[in-house]
Amino acid sequence: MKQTGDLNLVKKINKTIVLHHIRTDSPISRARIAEITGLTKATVSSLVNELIESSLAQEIGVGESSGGRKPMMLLFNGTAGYAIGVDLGVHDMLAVLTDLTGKVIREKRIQHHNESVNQVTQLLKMTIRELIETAPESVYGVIGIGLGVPGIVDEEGNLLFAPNLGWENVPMQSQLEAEFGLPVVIDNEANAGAVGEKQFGAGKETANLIYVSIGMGIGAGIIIKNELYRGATGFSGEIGHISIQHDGPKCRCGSLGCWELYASEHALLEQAERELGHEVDLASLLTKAESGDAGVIKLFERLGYYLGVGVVNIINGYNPEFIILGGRLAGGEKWLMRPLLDLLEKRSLPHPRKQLKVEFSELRDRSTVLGAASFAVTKFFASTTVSVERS
Amino acid sequence: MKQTGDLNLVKKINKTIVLHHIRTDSPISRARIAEITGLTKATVSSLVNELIESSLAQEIGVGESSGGRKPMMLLFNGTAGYAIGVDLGVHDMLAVLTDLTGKVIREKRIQHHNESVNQVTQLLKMTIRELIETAPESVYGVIGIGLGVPGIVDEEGNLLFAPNLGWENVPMQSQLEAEFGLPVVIDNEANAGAVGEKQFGAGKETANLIYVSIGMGIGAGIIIKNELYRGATGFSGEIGHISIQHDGPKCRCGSLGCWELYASEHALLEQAERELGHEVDLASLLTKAESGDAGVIKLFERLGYYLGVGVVNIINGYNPEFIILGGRLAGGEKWLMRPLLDLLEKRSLPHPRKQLKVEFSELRDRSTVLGAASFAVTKFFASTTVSVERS
DNA sequence: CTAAGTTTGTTTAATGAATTTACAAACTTT
DNA sequence: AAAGTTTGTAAATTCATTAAACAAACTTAG
Repeated sequence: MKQTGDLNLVKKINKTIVLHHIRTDSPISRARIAEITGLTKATVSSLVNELIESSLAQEIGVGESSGGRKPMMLLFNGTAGYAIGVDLGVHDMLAVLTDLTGKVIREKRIQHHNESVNQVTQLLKMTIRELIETAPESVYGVIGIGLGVPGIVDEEGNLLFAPNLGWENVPMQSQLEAEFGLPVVIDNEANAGAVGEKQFGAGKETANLIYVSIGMGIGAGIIIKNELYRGATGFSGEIGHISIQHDGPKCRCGSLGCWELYASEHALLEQAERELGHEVDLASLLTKAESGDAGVIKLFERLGYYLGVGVVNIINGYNPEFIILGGRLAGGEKWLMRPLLDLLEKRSLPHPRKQLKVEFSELRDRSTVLGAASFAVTKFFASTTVSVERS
Repeated sequence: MKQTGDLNLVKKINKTIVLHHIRTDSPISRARIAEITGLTKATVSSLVNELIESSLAQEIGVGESSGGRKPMMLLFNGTAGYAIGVDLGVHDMLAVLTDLTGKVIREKRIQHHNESVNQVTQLLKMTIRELIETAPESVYGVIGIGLGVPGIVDEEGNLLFAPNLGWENVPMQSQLEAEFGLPVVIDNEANAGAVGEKQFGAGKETANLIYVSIGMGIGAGIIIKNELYRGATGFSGEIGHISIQHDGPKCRCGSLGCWELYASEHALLEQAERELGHEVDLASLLTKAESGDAGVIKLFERLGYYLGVGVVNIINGYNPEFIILGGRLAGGEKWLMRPLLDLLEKRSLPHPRKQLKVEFSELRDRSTVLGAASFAVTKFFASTTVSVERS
């Protein structure tokens, strides 16, 4: 059912717009908001005063005048509440407490051995509880929890399938909501990463971007017109399983020649082990490359080539303005970048490529956790802007 | 800038909703609309009366009662205006005059030899003018022109690049608007086809679908949540240039092993010519296959396999509910379908595949032209719903 | 055939958010 | 000090929706 229009809706729309400007363009005056938005000064004044009353905005003092009464500058009150973000990894979890602007107040990183769903969930709950307890006093308190997971999540926040964790059908959202009595948002780690980069990282200025998370597998979060794009059923971007060789080796997904068989951390390690004859991990490979080991550098360069092959497919399939490469493999940027760019130069269509940027993540391993916290904040505003207006 | 809210907006929203129900659920009474939408009877009554006044709705007579006053049934007035749709092909164009419901009133199919942009454009204008002149008398007359083209179009309706026509940078929209003084919408033929299938074809009941147009090249139109998805810069879905073999043969786009090198009409003909030793066209191949020519049937089956490879990529990358295969090659459905479905069964991820349908187009070569006409109608409603409400 | 109940659609008054207009306060510039 | 600018608030007006009441038109039970 489509949402019908009424006065409530109008107020909600305008209040959201005013709050948006206070959040992003602050410090800003009432008059300036009226000018930018096209709303009258009276309307802006009234909405701003309600926002101040609900502690989301505050007056910070007078600003500079350009030949008239000095404006009263407004600031978003980032400490009216706090959010929890968690990046649940295969062998570790990173959790943060942020304020409403996304500023990290506290951070906890914990290893786990993924013995069972239950054990990891217990650890997760403990970690979240600890962060909640250390949150500073504030008007709204902790307003919600966001969680990025390495797997497929449905619209009800059930973790349907997480191959690298070996989990299936875990009702994460309802479990956590029951435990803490707070709103919980769960999404794929690549989606969270995309939002993290969009809000706080390299993608701040870009409306359309794709965040490619290169870890054990490859995932992607797609942002179109400033919004996360989800496929039909809420999960999209199983981009690691786009085949780059139709008669290639068999993938556990059933298909042949999937991109992540060639360009993931797992692919790199496997290749390295075959060539070196013993088990290795990513950290040691990075060290070796750093010290000039030609064989290992070659491995990275080859990975760069394969990354490029998939990136060209992304460009042709989605036509983004900006591709951000993240995940743990981003540490190999130094050796991956050149072969990747060479390949793009050669192979991508001229029209889509015109204004394309490709970069490695700025936030490194924090994209996902910050995006997760941002989910919680977004959900909070989506709900309060309605309820506040009812008062 | 975000759109602010005011009473105008509210009315526009509600009027659009009411009109939507009259268009899709008719015959329907005012009371029933109020019930479905949640608007009050008074509001619905007022909006319906305005729609009647502007000739977009009409009262058709009383309906059946269930124990009270009989309802006055409402109908959408499809003949309040007419739209032109054109599917501009590489060697022909198909043009239709439809009413506002999309019903075809008149159809013209014309061959052309694509001698020059100018000549084809002249032919296009002649064809459109003829259809306009034969349009029945109506309140709004011909309300706009929609055009599907085999190439990349920007937001201003410039045809940037149409490789199979050999055209570049043609300001189609402004040319046609200047010529006819009517609103013109231009889009890629695959996008138009997707909208056509969504409105009038196999996709009527589906909110998320991908229409794959298999012609000389391969294109795709993507509909997510009932809306056409466009990439960052307005054109997306150059899906034919997703590589299915990273070290495959060189494509004119610069990349290697593009899908359309394996699964397009062009690929089929090339293959056939190599095996048969002389030039052939699609029609003759279809005839041969129909008469049981094992060699030709084998060619189609192989094409089916390659179609499947790309379709699996689409599934993993976009996660649609429904894939509709259209374009001229759809005529080979009989031999393409089985190998394609076999491959899907084997290779696609279990989760996305769960509720997936794959079908060949119902509308055959009319998907694009109907979608194009529908663009014009949609644009008309988007504009009138505003202007009508100002009166 | 009548009375009671139901359903439809209109009328009237109330609500409330934005706009328009006016204005006071607080500045800068000449 | 006077004139002009800019900011923010106040009062009156506008207008689409809602709520409540109601008239008209119909079905059904007895």
